[in-house]
Amino acid sequence: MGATKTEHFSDKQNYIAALAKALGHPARVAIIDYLLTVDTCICGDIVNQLPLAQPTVSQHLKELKNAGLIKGDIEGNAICYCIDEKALQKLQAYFAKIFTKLEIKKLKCC
Amino acid sequence: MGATKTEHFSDKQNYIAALAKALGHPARVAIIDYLLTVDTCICGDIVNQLPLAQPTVSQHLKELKNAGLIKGDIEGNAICYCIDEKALQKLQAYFAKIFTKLEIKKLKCC
DNA sequence: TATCTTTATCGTAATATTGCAATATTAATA
DNA sequence: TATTAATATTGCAATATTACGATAAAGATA
Repeated sequence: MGATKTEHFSDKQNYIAALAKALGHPARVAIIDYLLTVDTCICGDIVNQLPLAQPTVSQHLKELKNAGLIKGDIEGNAICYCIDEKALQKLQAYFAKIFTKLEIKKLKCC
Repeated sequence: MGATKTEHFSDKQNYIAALAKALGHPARVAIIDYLLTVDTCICGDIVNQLPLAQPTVSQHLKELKNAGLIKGDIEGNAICYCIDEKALQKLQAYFAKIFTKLEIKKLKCC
């Protein structure tokens, strides 16, 4: 016990859950927010933008990267982190679809 | 250490993270999916729809409710669970906004 | 080459999550 | 009122997450 029973759910459900989980921490939301405010991807000062120690930030970046929400390329001695649109597109599509379903449902109940 | 440092992040960042976290488990995504497929809110067979024991499902429902993603009203001897549109609306708005920003950004870099 | 800067990894403590058996609660029904 | 049915709560074990100090790695620069 203790471990999530991923094998009992659909790939889509596991995928959406993995993306949502990656965003399920304020530091990681803050990182995404920050990446959206900087104009280019050549950044390298993410650590200074967050109220957390450098190893902790590095770990959060790793999780966002594993989930596919950001991309990171080595750029000399800094790292260029970028938002990966594809994953965010999937999330947006998921919520948009939910919304369409809710609109239809609204006519029937509640 | 160990506990999330919520106090260092903005209310909005904490709110989005809390919603995302609630969706960060395949069982909870499955519950939302199921609530969208049934026509009315008078359900009461959520447990049978999931490959998990009843107490576990009850716990997942509680988390979705705490996050504000679903509503639950006592309906005789069953419970009527419903999607709470407001929270999902916030999530959709969040991702839509991100997408707008990404479109603007695309013109500048990467 | 020595040093600085930046990011990653390791190790570990504190805390949170997941899952379920056992049990409690609550309302419908016989 | 006893029984049944549905959901919640408790308690606990297994696992995961969060955070950070110490340290490593790797390129830039003096």
